[in-house]
Amino acid sequence: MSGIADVARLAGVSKATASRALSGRGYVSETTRNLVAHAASEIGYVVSSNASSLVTGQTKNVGVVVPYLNRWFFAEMLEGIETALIEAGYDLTLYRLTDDVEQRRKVFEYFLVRKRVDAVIAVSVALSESEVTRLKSLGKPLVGVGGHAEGMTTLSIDDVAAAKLATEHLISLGHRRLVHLGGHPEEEMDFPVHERRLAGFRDALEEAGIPPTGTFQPSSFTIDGGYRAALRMLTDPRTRPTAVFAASDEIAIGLIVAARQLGIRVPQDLSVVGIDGHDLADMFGLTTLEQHPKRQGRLAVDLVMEELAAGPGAARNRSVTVPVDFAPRSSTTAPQGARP
Amino acid sequence: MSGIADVARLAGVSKATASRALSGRGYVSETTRNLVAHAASEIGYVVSSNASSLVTGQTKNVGVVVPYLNRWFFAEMLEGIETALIEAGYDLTLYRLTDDVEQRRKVFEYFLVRKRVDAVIAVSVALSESEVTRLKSLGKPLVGVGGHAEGMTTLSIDDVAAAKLATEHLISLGHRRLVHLGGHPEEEMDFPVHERRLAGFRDALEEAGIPPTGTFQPSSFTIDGGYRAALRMLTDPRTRPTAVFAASDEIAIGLIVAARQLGIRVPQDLSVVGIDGHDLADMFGLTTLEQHPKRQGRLAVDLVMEELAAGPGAARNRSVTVPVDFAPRSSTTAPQGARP
DNA sequence: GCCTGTTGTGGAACCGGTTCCACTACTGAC
DNA sequence: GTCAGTAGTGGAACCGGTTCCACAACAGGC
Repeated sequence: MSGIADVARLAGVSKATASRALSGRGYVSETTRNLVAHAASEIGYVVSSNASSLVTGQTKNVGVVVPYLNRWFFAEMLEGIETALIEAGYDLTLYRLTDDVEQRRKVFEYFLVRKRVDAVIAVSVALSESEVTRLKSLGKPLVGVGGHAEGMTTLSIDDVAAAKLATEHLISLGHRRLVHLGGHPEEEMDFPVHERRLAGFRDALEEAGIPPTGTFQPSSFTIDGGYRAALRMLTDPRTRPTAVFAASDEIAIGLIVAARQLGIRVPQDLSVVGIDGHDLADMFGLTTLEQHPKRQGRLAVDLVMEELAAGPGAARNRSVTVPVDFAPRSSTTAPQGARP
Repeated sequence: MSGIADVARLAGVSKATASRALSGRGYVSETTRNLVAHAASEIGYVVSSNASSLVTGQTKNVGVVVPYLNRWFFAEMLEGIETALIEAGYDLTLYRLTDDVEQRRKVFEYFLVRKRVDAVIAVSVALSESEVTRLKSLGKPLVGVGGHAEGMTTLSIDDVAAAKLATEHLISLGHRRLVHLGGHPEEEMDFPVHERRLAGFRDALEEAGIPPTGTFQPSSFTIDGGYRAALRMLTDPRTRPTAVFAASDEIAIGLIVAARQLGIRVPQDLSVVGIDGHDLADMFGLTTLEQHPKRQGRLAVDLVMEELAAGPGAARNRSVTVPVDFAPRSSTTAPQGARP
């Protein structure tokens, strides 16, 4: 395995000059630069990022913490982050954070802190206060996506407003019997998105003067979860709503599949609106609010790069809100009998 | 940021002893070990993995190359790999390999080679010969999952046999008008899985004496792809098959959704079998062959660890085949009219 | 009592780069 | 002609650990 000393020897210059020539820093004559570059490619030289990181203190590596990999939102987000990081010349080290306390502690204490990452992007993970301070104490940028944790830069949609908007869409169509199919506030890693979307839903109900009792049904944030929750909810025709606001498109899709299976027509018998902008929304004709997670991922990387460039002195508690796009499709319409 | 020298000073020992005490290598008395451990936790010391890697030559980091993140198979696989690597004390650096030649070259030349990873796991990426040799020339273990590339250790199911098995299941039920909905052999990053599953399908047809003409329909490897391909295929009732072997569960699910939408009953009017063992297979009653990608991911890590333990001298061209499990559900039955 | 082997510790070299500093050569301004 | 400033280069220190080697102390075998 050849090192920079070999390159220097072959080019007939010192290690210092070889280093400058290859990294582009400092004064090097055009001739020498070419000489060194040629020598390097001759022996297939590549820098040891370890040695380089050791002295510069930069690892050119960003840690990304994610709770799930097999859900649309997270996969898209990760893809956006990965693409942007590669473009910026950074590596991506992936950690999946479960709710296993021991594994979680291990990831934090053992991995993230080991001076191996320049920054951390946490996707939809509710970090504990001690976890945040631990990370911040290293002086490394910490950007959260999808959660408004205190004391760190965050990037997300306005969940309350989005939920309210979706609900208002249903109400404006004439619906009065609404249900929100969403994550249980105290389950699923106590992630605050659940309660925010519920809050936005309740806000809209309240403003329309609709009583909130019996309007919430818990569901796991997956297609299968939405399907099972829908089967439970739709079997009794007397309590069946005319419209459902699903907390995610995956829930909404599961609901639509269940409804079709039960012979309930969407949208004639049941209007459905979701949040996400899932790839499959079009296929199911799902009206939704697109939140472009891929784009959010790129944006999160931008924020990281800004903080990295600003150096350790800068203020780091921005809170960026990204807009959602309303994408009306065929899954929502006025309730039966409300039309003349 | 405190270093091992600070720990040594605080504990009143030399750097060498502090290093031995913390790493557990070499002779250290019980007393000294405790002393050092205490000093380290006192000042919140964590090793610099850069410095450590620099001298040991080990990065405790594995590069994982994946073509997609938002497809079930890859997400599951990645999850299995991630879990196993964390357990083994390794980091996971993620690279998504698109078919953009430039980005691909960049990932290989610039990232993977930079002495930053101890090994590489390539998931379903058809590596070019030069890419394989480039990687192998570094003396690092290279394990491929889902593809039988030459000159490297690979892990996968027997695609030909699995496809044949699925098709035979349909034939044994009495079906004679079969279609294979699968990836186009010359598309989608020319991944060899496509042609293998097609080959297995054709083998089964041939053994049953069924002519193969008009039995293949190309489809993208997604739910949406299966849906669109199904709409094309199912609209003409005269050419409509009585059974479909889909190359993946996602294709199969898209097909089932399309069929339901067109009023074609599954399985009465159309039997469907897939390959994968997708989370949603149960929800759609899909008969399939489970290939447990999560388990495959763990296995791939095991192989990497074995090669890492064996050292650079060992032979590295094993080819491990993992079994599939037949999971019969309600999407397959005998064709209408074939029963008495 | 001597020799060998094991345990325990410290000094110093080393991993492979980057960067500070010293030094030379040359240019242009006064 | 002198002086300041810039371009270009090399020597050596340094990043933060690990490990080789030397050395001391002490055990047990003969």
